[in-house]
Amino acid sequence: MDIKIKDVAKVANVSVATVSRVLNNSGLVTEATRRKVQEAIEAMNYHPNATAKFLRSKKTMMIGVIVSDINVSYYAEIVKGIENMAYSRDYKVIICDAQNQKEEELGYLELLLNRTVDAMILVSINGSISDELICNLVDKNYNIGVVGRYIEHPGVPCIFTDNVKFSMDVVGHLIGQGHKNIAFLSGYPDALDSYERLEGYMKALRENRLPFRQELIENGDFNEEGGYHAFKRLIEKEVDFTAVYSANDEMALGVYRACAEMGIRIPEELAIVGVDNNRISKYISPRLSTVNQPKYAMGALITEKLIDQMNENQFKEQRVFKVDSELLVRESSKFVK
Amino acid sequence: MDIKIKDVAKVANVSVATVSRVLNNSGLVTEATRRKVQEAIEAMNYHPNATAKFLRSKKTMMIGVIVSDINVSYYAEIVKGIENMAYSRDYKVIICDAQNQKEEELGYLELLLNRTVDAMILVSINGSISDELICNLVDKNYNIGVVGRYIEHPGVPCIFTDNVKFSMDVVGHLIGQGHKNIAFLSGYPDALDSYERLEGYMKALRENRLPFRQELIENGDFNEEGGYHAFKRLIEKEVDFTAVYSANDEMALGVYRACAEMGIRIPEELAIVGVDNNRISKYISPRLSTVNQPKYAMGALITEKLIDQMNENQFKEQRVFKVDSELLVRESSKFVK
DNA sequence: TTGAAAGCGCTAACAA
DNA sequence: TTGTTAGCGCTTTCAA
Repeated sequence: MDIKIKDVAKVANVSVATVSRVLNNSGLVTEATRRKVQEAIEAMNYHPNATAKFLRSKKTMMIGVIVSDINVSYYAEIVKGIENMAYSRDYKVIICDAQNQKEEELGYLELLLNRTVDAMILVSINGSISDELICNLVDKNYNIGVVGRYIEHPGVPCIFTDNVKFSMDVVGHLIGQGHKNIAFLSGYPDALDSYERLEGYMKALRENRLPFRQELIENGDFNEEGGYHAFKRLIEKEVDFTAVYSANDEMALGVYRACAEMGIRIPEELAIVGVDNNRISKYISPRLSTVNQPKYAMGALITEKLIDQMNENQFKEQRVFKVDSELLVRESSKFVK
Repeated sequence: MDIKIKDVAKVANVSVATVSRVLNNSGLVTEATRRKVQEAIEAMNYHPNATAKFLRSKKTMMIGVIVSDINVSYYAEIVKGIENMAYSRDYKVIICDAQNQKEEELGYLELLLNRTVDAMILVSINGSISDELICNLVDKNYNIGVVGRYIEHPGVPCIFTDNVKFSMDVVGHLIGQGHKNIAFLSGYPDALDSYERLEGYMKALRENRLPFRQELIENGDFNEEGGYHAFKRLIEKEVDFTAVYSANDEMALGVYRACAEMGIRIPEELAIVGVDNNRISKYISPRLSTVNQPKYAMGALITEKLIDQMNENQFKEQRVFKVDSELLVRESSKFVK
């Protein structure tokens, strides 16, 4: 019932090979033939069957993106960069949202293994998919790129921000505002971002000769709710602190909520800085100081490199990208006399 | 180099047909054979080539979603409902984000025509893809579902909210708060949602015997920026009004910004109600009154119906779903004596 | 319950 | 420049 390349060939009075050549702009076709074929294609409203093309050409022009939670605006923004670059290069994107279920992350790799997608990008995926597995797959010619993680393999494009550096900026800024007791609200303790941000926090304290106090650290989950509870636990410990560095803006939102409930004034009684430049951060009151990471650009860059590498069919010399982020000081951490 | 079904068959000492049966749980295989095959599959780390399966089975288990702008949280939420339902039914989803380029919307239909996807869902897509085209495609057995639109064809599952009804609720609420001059900020004038919300606005005025004044209507674009400018134009006209019904929350955000700049106090000098229950609406100050639409559920429902219809291979008797929305009254429109 | 074999619709190697 | 034809790796019909 569907129209096939054979039907078009018959009508245009040429071979299927010629029709295929026209479809794929492979040159080697006289203008007259091309026109004749093109007319038949249009007259018959022919649409080449993509699945046949996939099988034969061994390419689907699709890229998968595994992300732990697409609701997190930080990830969503990266994915947007991936999508736009992919589409501009004629690739489609399948988003594999694990919705915070680690087991799902591994399962989505099947799309790569079974050739549904030509490549897979892992966005801040840790733990569930080991470095070893990634290296193995790349050795078997599967194409993989990672965001927010470093893989020791020349065939894996990697991109991440310098968590340590901007965390030092954040804590340095807070110290500059006169704060001496600064709490740190971590994300999932096993996330690389959490770990590195903590590292930057400690490093800044050290450089400023301030003591590191374990009791000022609490773990959250990168979500509003987790930030709320982590902050509450901090309060219950009755330790002194005048500022909070929250590992992301979402958790800072939870801190705002807790402060509102407890009547703690921001920034007069408590200064807060988050990370991500979440859109909400500039709509809340007071506006939240945060760190702007080039999320979109990171997604676009990793995708570009991965596609280039696939098409050139050899590893790129530059495959590791460490990008800088910018501290945005807003009212939540400004000195108030 | 890849392992194929034939290789597995050889190792398991059965035919490829039997391996295929095991892979697809098609029964008719003795437990002993099944185990033998399963073991070979695992031992060889075999992953069936999906593209071959697509071609042969004439299904890709993928659904496309055309959305005019995934950045709009309203659409993103619907898409999330689609994705979850799709994944729970073993379908993958390809998001086709037109990024506000109408021409793109049409182009994405190609994925349906060339069999990359088994079905396509149109989320609030108007204009670019005509009713007639949709009907034509469905007549040719392509599977299409629509959100936020009604198609006169028994084969097209449709879901939308009752814009007129909740708009009447909004305007009725404002009138109940004592407002007599209520401005309406529309979205794109050609969007069905804009039109119907305006209709509800007018109907509520009529029911309450208030005059309809054309000068109180301004068109925006459903974005913050558009809302800002639409509101500015309203102000410049120097007409009296004490309340604004904004066709969505994004535009209301623009109104907030304009009010902040001009020193207009909300809700004392101006009451505002939006639509969408955008996450930001409860973080801004004062919290924005809005309308909560069951976006996620709508996405999930249309997907479920579409998949069911595909699998049952016949049109469903119930295919049109009109769902209700709920007015959330918050501080931005509460009476202040 | 299992196997042999046709063929899904296309691309690409080879021949003309 | 064009045509012929062999598969791509799988599912499924038919026969055993």
